[in-house]
Amino acid sequence: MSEEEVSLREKILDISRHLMFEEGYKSLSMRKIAKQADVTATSIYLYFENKDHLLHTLIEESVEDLSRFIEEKSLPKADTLERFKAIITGYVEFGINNPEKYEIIYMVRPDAMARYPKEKFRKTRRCYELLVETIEQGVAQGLMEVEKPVVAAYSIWAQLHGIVSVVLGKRLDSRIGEQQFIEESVELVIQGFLSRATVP
Amino acid sequence: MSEEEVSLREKILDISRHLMFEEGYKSLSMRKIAKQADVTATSIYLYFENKDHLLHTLIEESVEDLSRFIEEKSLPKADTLERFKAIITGYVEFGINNPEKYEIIYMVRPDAMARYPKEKFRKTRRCYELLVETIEQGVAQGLMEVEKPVVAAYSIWAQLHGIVSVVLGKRLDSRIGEQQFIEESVELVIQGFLSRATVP
DNA sequence: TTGCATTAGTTAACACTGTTAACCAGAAAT
DNA sequence: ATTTCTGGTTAACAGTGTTAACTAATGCAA
Repeated sequence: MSEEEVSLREKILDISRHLMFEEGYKSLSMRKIAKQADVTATSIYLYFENKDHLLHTLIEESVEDLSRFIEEKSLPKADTLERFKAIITGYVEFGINNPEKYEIIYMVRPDAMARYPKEKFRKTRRCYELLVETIEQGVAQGLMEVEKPVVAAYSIWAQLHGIVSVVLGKRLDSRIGEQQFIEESVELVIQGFLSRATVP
Repeated sequence: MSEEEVSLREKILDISRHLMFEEGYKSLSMRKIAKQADVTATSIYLYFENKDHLLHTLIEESVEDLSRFIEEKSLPKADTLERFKAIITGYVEFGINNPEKYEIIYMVRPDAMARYPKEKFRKTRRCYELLVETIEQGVAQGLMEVEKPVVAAYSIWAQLHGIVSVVLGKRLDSRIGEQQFIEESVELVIQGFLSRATVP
């Protein structure tokens, strides 16, 4: 077998992600994936325990990519405030530019997540933990004043998720331009937090 | 048939909502609903066009309840700032106290929503529109200073949704107490917005 | 070189899903 | 008295996730 040929496992993942995004979870079937991969449905079970596990790895992959992207964007920033902003803009940037991967993270609801191993679920929060740490640093350096960094981080994260998902879901009010909405909204999040938490 | 007996249609809706919440979307089946209602699966199709439509009415009902609750809590407030706060606390209060209904609104993803009629989708935003109007009133009265009330409202709404869904999904960090998280987090949203938008 | 184990896939089957077409008993209306 | 409507049923279809049993090919040890 030529090494340049992509492994079937990878092929299945790509097809699944695409199919998932294109036609939604409900119409995603093992047989449909198999057909596109030019293989029998049962072959998928050689690489994935079941449909749920296939989705879990899909999620895991996306979360990994998201976390790495944010880390690469923010960790180089030495200044705490700069890093704080980098995390926020990085999160939104990734979501907007990687709809397939971003939607996968939030598309599958607790149904399929039911037995999602807690070990792997921790990973989901890696980029979130980064935000907590950064805020804590800001507090330690006397830049910010916030009682519960964990709470603040959760709130910010929720707000960002709202922004991204509204845009991706094309639920934006027709009165609002997409690009304008993103920029102003992110600015609102950042300034909204800083104006409250910044020590003058 | 005795009139005190609840209509089959209502019975189906109740069972569906409960089953949906209890076992998730994936394991919700027409036959399972039918069995609990002591009826054949096909009977459901006398009241609902298909499974999607059944879910749509379920969503519609919940959205209606949410909107009405918020209106009842906020409209009596004459003061704009008080109304603003009432909408926010009302939203969270409803979510926390009506997990079944709240989760239904956000549980079903675009998959099943695909052909959700836009007409009805408008209703989804009734309580959101109320927030926009209130902010616009605040601006008109010189209480607030915000360029795009629509954008601000969306951001706030996203933030609130994050708070509620984190609590309901029991994804709260073990370090945080539930009640404390809700109170502080809501306060953060309100103050975060006001400290930025309030005209001194 | 033979024999064995592993790998990567197949076919056939099971139990379950949403949905439909055809039917049927009783009530209401003409 | 007969038609029509209401509220349900039974039987069937195509499609689903998943499993057990099988095959063909490869790699390795004797």
